[in-house]
Amino acid sequence: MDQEPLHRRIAGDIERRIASGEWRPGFRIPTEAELTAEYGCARMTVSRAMSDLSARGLVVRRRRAGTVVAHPPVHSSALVAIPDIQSEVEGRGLAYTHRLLGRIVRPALPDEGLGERVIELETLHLADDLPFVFERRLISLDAAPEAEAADFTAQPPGGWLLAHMPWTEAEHRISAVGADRETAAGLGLADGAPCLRLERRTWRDGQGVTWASQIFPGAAYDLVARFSPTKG
Amino acid sequence: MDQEPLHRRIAGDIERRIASGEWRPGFRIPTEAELTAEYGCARMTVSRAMSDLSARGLVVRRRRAGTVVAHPPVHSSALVAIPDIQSEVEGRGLAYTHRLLGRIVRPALPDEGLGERVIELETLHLADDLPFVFERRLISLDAAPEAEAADFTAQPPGGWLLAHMPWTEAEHRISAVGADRETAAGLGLADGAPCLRLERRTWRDGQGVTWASQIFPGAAYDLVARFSPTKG
DNA sequence: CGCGCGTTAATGTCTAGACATAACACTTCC
DNA sequence: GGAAGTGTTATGTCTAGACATTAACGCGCG
Repeated sequence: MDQEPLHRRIAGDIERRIASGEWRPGFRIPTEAELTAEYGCARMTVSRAMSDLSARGLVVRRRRAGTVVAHPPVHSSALVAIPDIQSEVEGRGLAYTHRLLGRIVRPALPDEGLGERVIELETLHLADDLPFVFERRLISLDAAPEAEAADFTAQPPGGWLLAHMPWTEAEHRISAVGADRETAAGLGLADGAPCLRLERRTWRDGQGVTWASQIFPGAAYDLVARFSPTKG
Repeated sequence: MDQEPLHRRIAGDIERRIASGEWRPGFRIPTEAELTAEYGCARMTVSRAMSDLSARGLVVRRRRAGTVVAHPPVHSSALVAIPDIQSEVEGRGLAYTHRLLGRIVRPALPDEGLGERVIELETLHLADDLPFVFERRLISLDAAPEAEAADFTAQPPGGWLLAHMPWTEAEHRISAVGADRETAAGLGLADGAPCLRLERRTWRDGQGVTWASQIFPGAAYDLVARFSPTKG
């Protein structure tokens, strides 16, 4: 009947009192010594529970001052998750397909930050055979030489990279743009129609791996995220 | 010269080898006994290091089978932080001001999910006196009755709510839209110019608090986020 | 009053053990 | 050959201590 370890139970008890509002931000939590007595266990066990809560940002611990319930971040910001296109489409119960529209290998421009040679790809992603995303992508052949031989008609570049070149850092940029002629044609929109552009740049150990610009028809696509501040 | 605790050093050593690609996903990490010998410390110390890595999702631990480097989530997704407008503007070193363009109190529509009565606000946010965001917002007077008396010319509605009504759940929706006539006028754009729209809906204990639609000129604004998967 | 300064209360780390538990490997018995 | 039991290995939890570190507190002194 043990089920859950004691340190988890202690952390859970405290988390519940924080979440319920019984212990408000700034409230000083009983000391480890008091909790040790209350639960009749060793201090390390209580300490582990508190460390876990601290690591998750629910409490702030300071020597001598004790442990207090954390204040939520001052300028509360929230998060939006950026999904991989294939899983996004399949998550909506649609059939995912893609078409490779263009592929060339060329020298990299200096300001692309992708080494000496790149492969440049244009891909159209479809959901139930309707255009969903128009993607332009550069892959550094210095960072990922195997990309030159990869078959991007079988697997879209994003998926291939995910499997072959795990990244260590990424930058995302979300903006709204009017569709240019080529994009509009690919997505079947009027010139200048509002579109959501997601730019993504990834590095591996400081070396640029890929740059991608993914353009979604504004009318058809939303990035949505539900978020609750207390759950890590 | 101690500086960093031993368990952190151990975890750091292992994290480095994972990040560098030396230990790829699926690689079996030395057992606690081996690491204990290598670092000449107690098993609990190694165990703590491994627990931390496990909690952060870098490794997967299984009894008897040992500890292996985790596979990155099948469909890797990343995160974008959504900042509060005022801190966003000030973070760019610009002067933040705002103008209240409209304020009415009216019965809530049923599908707004904001109770019986709402206050409806239109606010223009400026950065260095240039239009930056056009915001339409509804605040539930059932959830936040004090809002009826608040002075939204002194403090923008977002800031007021942050201070008076902490939320427990939020939903965000990012999309691209063409500016309608009113928005275009407010932001000084041409009709139909591409804009980034951020819709935000928040709840407190299941009760709807506010809904906001913030429209950024597409050309002037990007949501940017840098992200690295290994750092919590 | 306020400025140092020692005291001490709290957390942070670590140890050397102990027993529990899960899962795989192997043997035994039918 | 298969099912059931048995051993082995690695992680999971816990204990009862020890010493380190930090910073709030209070006291005394000028």
